[in-house]
Amino acid sequence: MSPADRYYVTTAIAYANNKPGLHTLYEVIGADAIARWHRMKGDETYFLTGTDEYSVNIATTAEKLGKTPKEFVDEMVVLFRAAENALLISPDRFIRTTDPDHVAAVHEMIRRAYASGDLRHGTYEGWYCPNEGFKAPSDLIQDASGMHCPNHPHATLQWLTERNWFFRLSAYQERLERYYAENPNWVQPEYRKNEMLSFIRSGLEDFSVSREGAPWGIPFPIREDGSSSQLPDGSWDPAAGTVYVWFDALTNYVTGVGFPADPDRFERFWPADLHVIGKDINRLHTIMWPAMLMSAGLALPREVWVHGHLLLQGERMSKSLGNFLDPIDVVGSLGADGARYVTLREVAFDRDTDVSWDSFVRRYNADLANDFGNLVNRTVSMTNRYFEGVRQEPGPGGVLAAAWETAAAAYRQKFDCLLLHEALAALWEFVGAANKQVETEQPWTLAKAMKAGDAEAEARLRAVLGDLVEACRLVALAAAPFIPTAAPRALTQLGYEYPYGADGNGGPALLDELRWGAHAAEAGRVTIAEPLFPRLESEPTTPAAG
RNA sequence: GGCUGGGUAGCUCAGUGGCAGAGCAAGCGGCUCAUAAUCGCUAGGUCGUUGGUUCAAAUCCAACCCCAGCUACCA
Repeated sequence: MSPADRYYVTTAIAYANNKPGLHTLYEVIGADAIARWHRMKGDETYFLTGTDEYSVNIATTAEKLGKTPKEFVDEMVVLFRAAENALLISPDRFIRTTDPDHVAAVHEMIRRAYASGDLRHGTYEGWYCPNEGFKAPSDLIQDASGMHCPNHPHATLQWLTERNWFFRLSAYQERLERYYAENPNWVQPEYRKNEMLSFIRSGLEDFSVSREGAPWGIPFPIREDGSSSQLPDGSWDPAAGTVYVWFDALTNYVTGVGFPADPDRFERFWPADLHVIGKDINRLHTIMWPAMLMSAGLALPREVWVHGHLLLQGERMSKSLGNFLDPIDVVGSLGADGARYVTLREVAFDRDTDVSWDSFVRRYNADLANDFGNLVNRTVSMTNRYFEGVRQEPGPGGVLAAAWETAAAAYRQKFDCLLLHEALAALWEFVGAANKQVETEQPWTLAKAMKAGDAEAEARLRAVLGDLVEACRLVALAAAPFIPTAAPRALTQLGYEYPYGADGNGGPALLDELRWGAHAAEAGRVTIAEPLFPRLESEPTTPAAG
């Protein structure tokens, strides 16, 4: 693992058909923590997230509401951005597939695929469910009255035939297998890679990359004879159709870093270091997308991380089922820091996890209010009470200094392999050690002895409180990517400057700051102790499902 | 149906041949710096089922039950 001087991380762009649920923003919160971690470490970091706005369904929904598709998605994007702001998401760009520069990028990708001989014209046909689009026969139910969609049994299925452009995915089977063999860690977790590998080995078919009769999309830039479909007035011939939404959506990752208009920036940031995606779109990202990039002569992303889903009572959270948590409600109850921490601590980043309002509140109270928040509170209070607020110096070689070495190494290791929940667990083990240290040393007993003139007790008390302040400083800084506003508040209470910007940029290299005793020599005063994370008494407002 | 992973304490999970573990939740006790917090102790499990291998099985093997994922064009 070489120390990268730049880091490019993306999330999947969210389908802008409805307001976002916590399950949609889950990966964005995770990617945001990852981006902040890299910014604080000093990497030149670029974090891209955004919305996917073209599709037949969106056009249909907009029409039902009496709006143009663009009016409709503009409204949705306001909701997405509001939710991201509430969660303190810090993208360097919020990309929309309706952004003007994205059209140029998609067109360039199409032209390159064509130039590589990977586009051919053909016919696509199959059963079409008016609610879900084309369905594979294996996903349908056949009975005496014909074929039915299992999710919409009363809808009449149509057998549709379309003239489409096809991408020669079949030509990439060997190249993909080789890439997987030469880059064994490029899809993580491992079992997600294996699923894709077995899919590749089972044989790849070409997929269509254009649509007729779907006007809400990026115009297909070439005609059947290979000539440009641009008309003299600059517009595009509707008869050429539109680009299949997934070809368009995937391309956002290169648009976001300047493809093709800004070659310097693109050169700097491509290939992406990490795509964070959900398991439902794994194949698109680890089979189709790399083939598209190979065809365009572009490098492949270094890693794709496939996270699981949030479940509510065993069922996948989804907007269509109505069983989802509204991120605005969660932030309202737990605060932005609390919502971020609890989501990333409670949900395993590598698999599905059942969550509940109860589990969120329990985690908030246990980890944030009781363990860490209270540790800072008692440390600051004791420093005020026993030393009039004068911050004491941490010593080398103490119990906590040693515990920190172990915890920090485990935290970094888990973070680097993106097991974010385990990284936090490792850090909180150290919080537990610090609380235990308070009981072991009993500062209040030492304080009485100090008052009675016991110089040895005074030295001991100074050392204990110095170590505790240092423990709080280190945890706050290490956890800052997860709790970006609580971290500076904690540092302020401890009497330290917080040297990073609101998005984690600026400031010294984090790993230097995370050395035990990095600021030992600096004099300072703690401030008044104020609870960082007020305890939630009972279940507050249970956000109504739906 | 095929392939893959899983079923361990009330909950979430760790544990790949040697006395069943952690965190949270529960009960009891200690302490008083602190946000009724914290620290200690206790309780709680036929390790999915049945059979097999072995001195010894949560762990290895077989069968079965249950759950999840993958098995190509909604995004």
